[in-house]
Amino acid sequence: MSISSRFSVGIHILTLIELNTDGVSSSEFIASSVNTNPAVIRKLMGMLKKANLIVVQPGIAGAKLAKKPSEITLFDVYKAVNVVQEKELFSLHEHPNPKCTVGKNIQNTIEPIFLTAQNAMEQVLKGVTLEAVVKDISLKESLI
Amino acid sequence: MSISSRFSVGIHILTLIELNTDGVSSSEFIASSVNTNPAVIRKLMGMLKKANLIVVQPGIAGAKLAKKPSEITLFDVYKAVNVVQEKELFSLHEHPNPKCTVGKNIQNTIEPIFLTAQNAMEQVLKGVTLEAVVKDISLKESLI
DNA sequence: TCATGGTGTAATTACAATGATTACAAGTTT
DNA sequence: AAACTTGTAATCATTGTAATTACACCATGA
Repeated sequence: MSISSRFSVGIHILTLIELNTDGVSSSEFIASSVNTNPAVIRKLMGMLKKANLIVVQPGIAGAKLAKKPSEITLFDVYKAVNVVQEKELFSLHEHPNPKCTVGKNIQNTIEPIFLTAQNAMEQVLKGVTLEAVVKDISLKESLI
Repeated sequence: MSISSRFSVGIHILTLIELNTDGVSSSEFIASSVNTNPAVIRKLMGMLKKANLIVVQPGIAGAKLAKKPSEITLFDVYKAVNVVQEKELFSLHEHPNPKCTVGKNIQNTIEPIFLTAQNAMEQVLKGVTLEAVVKDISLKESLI
């Protein structure tokens, strides 16, 4: 299993919109950078729009960021593209036997541990802004 | 997406083996507690055995822990049942356009962030031992 | 020794999620 | 009106999961 690449593509889209200052960031343009189908990008743009991360209008080419890059964290993107359901990074097996001591209690014991682990991962994402990503890419490019 | 329930079932199996002191922990017995098919349990037991967490022998009913519960962490189980490939909790989209500044650099920029996030989650799992799980379940049971 | 019951493992099935693709309605611009 | 864009639904191939069946192989006890 792996967290869907929608997440990394979402980050890619936002980064590209921010750095593409002199062109128009249409779904086709973005798709050519991501190397996928424009419809895939439009679907993701719809999610990013719904999460109020970008502004897009039907018929009008190009998307813009809805906030400053310093105000968008990777956690926002992660939530926007819906790669992990709330509280469900880890699955619990269903219907363990309630007649058994372990079966009856295992879920209540494990769940808080799983939530703590998921939260630790998400905290890291909250600590990284789109601005940091954009700066890192600009830095890498300037060194070439 | 969600991390396979193999993980929670793996924890269930080990906990049950530890707490089932007066019976034999056969795959059928464990399956009835987990509420699944014995073959599913045997497959997981094979993984736990390979990771040196339990001792099972062909033809001989019952599994035993290969280590003390205090020496087994949830991270060991997580690795044993192979729910997440090394360094691959998050997928990177493949083949972004190398002719584009963003496409060329996005993977190198994002990867260390993803690894940091994955590591934070795994550190939590390393901090929880099977002993802690067993004790918590015993405590819950004693309160009833 | 042989019947019984266990583990180990492969094959099959059903199901869900993903990502690519096509198609088209609806909006905008010139 | 023509050309281009977004929004969205439908379809398809692929993949991973979990359940199930089947059977080879091993150990034990009558």
